[in-house]
Amino acid sequence: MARKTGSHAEITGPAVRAAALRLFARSGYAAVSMRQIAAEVGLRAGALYLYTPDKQTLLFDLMHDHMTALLSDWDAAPKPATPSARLDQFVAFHIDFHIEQPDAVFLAYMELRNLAPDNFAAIETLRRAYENHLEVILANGHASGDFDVQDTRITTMALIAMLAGIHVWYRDGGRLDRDHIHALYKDLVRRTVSP
Amino acid sequence: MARKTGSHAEITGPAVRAAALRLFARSGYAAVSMRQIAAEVGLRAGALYLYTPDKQTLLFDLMHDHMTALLSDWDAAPKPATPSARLDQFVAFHIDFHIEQPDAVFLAYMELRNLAPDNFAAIETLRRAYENHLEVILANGHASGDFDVQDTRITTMALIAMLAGIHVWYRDGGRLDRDHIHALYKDLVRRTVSP
DNA sequence: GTCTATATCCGGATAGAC
DNA sequence: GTCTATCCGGATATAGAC
Repeated sequence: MARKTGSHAEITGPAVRAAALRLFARSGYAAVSMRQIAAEVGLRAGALYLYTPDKQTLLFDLMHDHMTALLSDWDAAPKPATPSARLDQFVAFHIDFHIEQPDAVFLAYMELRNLAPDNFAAIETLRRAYENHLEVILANGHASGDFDVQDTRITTMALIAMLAGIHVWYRDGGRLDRDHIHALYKDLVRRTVSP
Repeated sequence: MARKTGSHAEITGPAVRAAALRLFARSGYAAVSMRQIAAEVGLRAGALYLYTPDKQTLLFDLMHDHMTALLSDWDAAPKPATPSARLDQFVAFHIDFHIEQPDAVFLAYMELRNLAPDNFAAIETLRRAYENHLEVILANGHASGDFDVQDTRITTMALIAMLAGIHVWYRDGGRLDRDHIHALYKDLVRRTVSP
């Protein structure tokens, strides 16, 4: 694997993406300029175009990589046998992702409308696949009698929204530690589907 | 009350605000230009400044009017005696506002970060007052033994987020009518606090 | 790989004619 | 009350020097 002497691409590329992620999450895609991103990394705007063809692609790549990481991490997770254990696991998994990657999670909610149509469709497909994992858990649990779910789709959307809302109040080093948050939300979620 | 002959201010002013609301909700404040808003109303950009001192104030006024309407409508609502009836009422009230004013509700979630600091503080105060109405219902219900709430603040945020999530999937003329949506969400909410 | 410089365009907001 | 014209700054993206 040849590497050019003096090249910083392997450092600068990720730094550009990290800066863009942080700034997009903080201020919104449309409100952030390429100049701001460059300044955050210690570059001039023009240099960014070595690492992304344009601003839109930068946004798309950030969202796409987040969603594929989310899905592949979920796929790689162990699969508990019972619906209740699966549901608990989903809650913990989702919360952990929020806590560990708050900016990426936030982008995935907030910046869908700033994606070009094709990019939007691609991200929507991934988002829908993620929601579907929860929907399957609920449907299976309902079928087995472990859960009581009136409307699987609505309950899925309601629970996803409830969990996503963590980003509104969560702060590192806040009142509740991670285990406490897990426990509270597992309880809330279990109650909404308990028979 | 003198009125200038030929004046259209009483029509144009609200039309400007309605157009801004729709466009801000659809594309985001930062992505919408004053020229777009003007075009939507059939004006040139300069004419907008007869109706707002600047773009930021236009956003703030839309959000402020929404929040004060939300709070005063809630204050004007009847006050059922039991905690359970109060909670049901809150759910129905919140859902109805989402269904009737989806754009304003959406702005209130999405555009907080595009408010200037002073404007942000003002809207946050109103938003917090609204959340507090739910928190009081939960706390009272818990104290009376009608509800079982582990963490009042977290449950408040979780339920607000769950209800707010309706905007993600709700479409006029969709699969579920309003009464059905009320019933499903009342059920989900009641379960999360049932003793 | 990054910079300077620049092309090109679009943004918010104002001035003054009608 | 609205338009035309414009100021001025800042946006994305590219070209070519180093």
